[in-house]
Parts: sequence; C-alpha cells; structure tokens
Amino acid sequence: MKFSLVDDDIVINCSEPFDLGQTLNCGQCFRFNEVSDGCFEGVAFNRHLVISQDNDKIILKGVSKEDFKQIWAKYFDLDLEYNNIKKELSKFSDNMKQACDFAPGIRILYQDPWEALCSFIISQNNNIPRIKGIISRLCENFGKKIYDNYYSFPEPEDLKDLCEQDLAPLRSGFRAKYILDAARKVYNKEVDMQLIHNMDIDDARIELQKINGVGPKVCECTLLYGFHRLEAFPMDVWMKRAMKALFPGNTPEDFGPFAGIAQQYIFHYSRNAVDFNV
DNA sequence: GTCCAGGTTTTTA
DNA sequence: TAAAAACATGGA
Repeated sequence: MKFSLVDDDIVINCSEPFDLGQTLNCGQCFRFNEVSDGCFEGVAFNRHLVISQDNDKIILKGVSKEDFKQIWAKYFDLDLEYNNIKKELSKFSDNMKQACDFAPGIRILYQDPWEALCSFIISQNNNIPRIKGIISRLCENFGKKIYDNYYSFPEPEDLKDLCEQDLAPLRSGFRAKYILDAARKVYNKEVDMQLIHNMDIDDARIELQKINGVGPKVCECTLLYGFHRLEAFPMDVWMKRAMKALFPGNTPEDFGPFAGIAQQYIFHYSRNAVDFNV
C-alpha cells in the first residue's frame, strides 16, 4: 500500500481493506486501546505507537520512514493483498462470504512470536478484558519503560529466573507457571523460536507444544499471529460452535493456504453477528 | 452464590 | 484411551 511522509507522520493511503478498529479489536492482539474515536495507542516491538484512521487514510504519528518500513508495514501486513484472498475465500460458501463481508477491514497482524506465545498462554480459559489486564501488568512489572506509562513486553530473559510468587502481582492464576516454563524453554532454546520460522508446520506444532500450558489452540494462535503462518487455524469454543453451525463437515484444511485468515473472519463474525441459539 | 471466559493438565473410570 | 474435574481470577 502507498504511504507518504507528512510533517513528522506517516500517512497510508489505503488501496486495500484496512480498518484499524476491526484489526486491533478482533481478539488477535491485546496491547492497543482506543483512546479517542478512531485513534489507538499501544506498544509493539518495543515501540510506542499512536495510530488513527480517517476513512481511507491511516496516520502513524511521529513515525520515521525507516521504522515504518522495518516495523509497522510488516506488523500491519501491508504487502499482502487481502482483496484477492477474500475473493477466493468467499467462493467457498455463502456463509464464508458473509463472514468476509461482516468486517472486511480485518488484517492479520504479524506480531512478535514470543509476545504472541505468551499472550495466548494467558488467554486460556480467560476473557479478553482480563487477558489485557494481565498482559498490561506483566509489561509494567517486568518490561522496560518506553514512553510515559507504556512498557515493552518483557523478554524471556527478563522472566526466566523468576518464581511463581514473583508473578503474583499479575493475578494470572494457574497460568503463571506456564509463563515461566515458556520463558525458560524459549530462553535456553529448548524451544527455538528462530528455527520455528523455517520449520514444516507440523514440526513447528510439536516444537511449541513442548511448553507446559501450550496445547493445540495456543499453538495455532502463536503460529498464526506470531509467525504469520496463515494456514494455522485456532479452534476455540467460538470456532467450534461456528464450524458446527456454519461449516458442517468441513475441516481447517478445506479453507486452503489462507485458512487462518478465514478463521479470523469467521471468529469475529460468530462473536458479533451470529446467534447460535436459534 | 453460580456461571463463564479465544484451554490445558491432571485425575478418574 | 476417553471423559471429567481442576486450575485462579474477576465480572456479570
């Protein structure tokens, strides 16, 4: 997508679907908040970002050309042509088309793999407001201050020597021991996040599930949102309901190489538009 | 007080 | 093996 430097800001002129609210509030990331109408503030890749949308323009405040190219263009997946992908997905069935059309501006973020892993460990048997709270406290307590009240996501190294008691301020419950196991195994490369990038996806699945507290669902979320493996297909309670009601008999593989994108549209659509009681 | 939340592990039959 | 129960916490 085309962008320009205006004063000290980056302005994206959207030629492809991109809705900031839909993208940041569809349950794939937990560190951005809407601070005013259409304006979001948060942290990713150790950088504080203020980003807002005005129709087809998206403005990244005070962002340099270098940071935009190296960090944010990749984070917001700006090189992928979602129009083409959604056109293909919509052919799958009428329900798939409905899901694509419900929130057409969703893009799959390319987050930091470790942050995605840790975030979705915290997400298990939990609700989104509380997930955000726990992650926020994790960053405040163990990350580095970046700007004002904004903190970086702590690295495995920052957590590896802690004990469960040290994580008590997070109020993460039984997930604390999982966070620590993940930090240790990623730090000592028992689970090598670099190698996972180039692994066959089934090997990557086995690798990630070496971590205590990481099962199929957390694993798929990590692969999709942290490694940008767009064929990964997280099956949570919502997706199970949706598959049964809207895609009976289908499996994730049926959706093809961009199944993960299909999943995100279905997930958001099911949570916000489908009444499963009828 | 009960139920539930983008699940996984542990226990039980 | 497969199905329950347990796991912390907090809001509805």
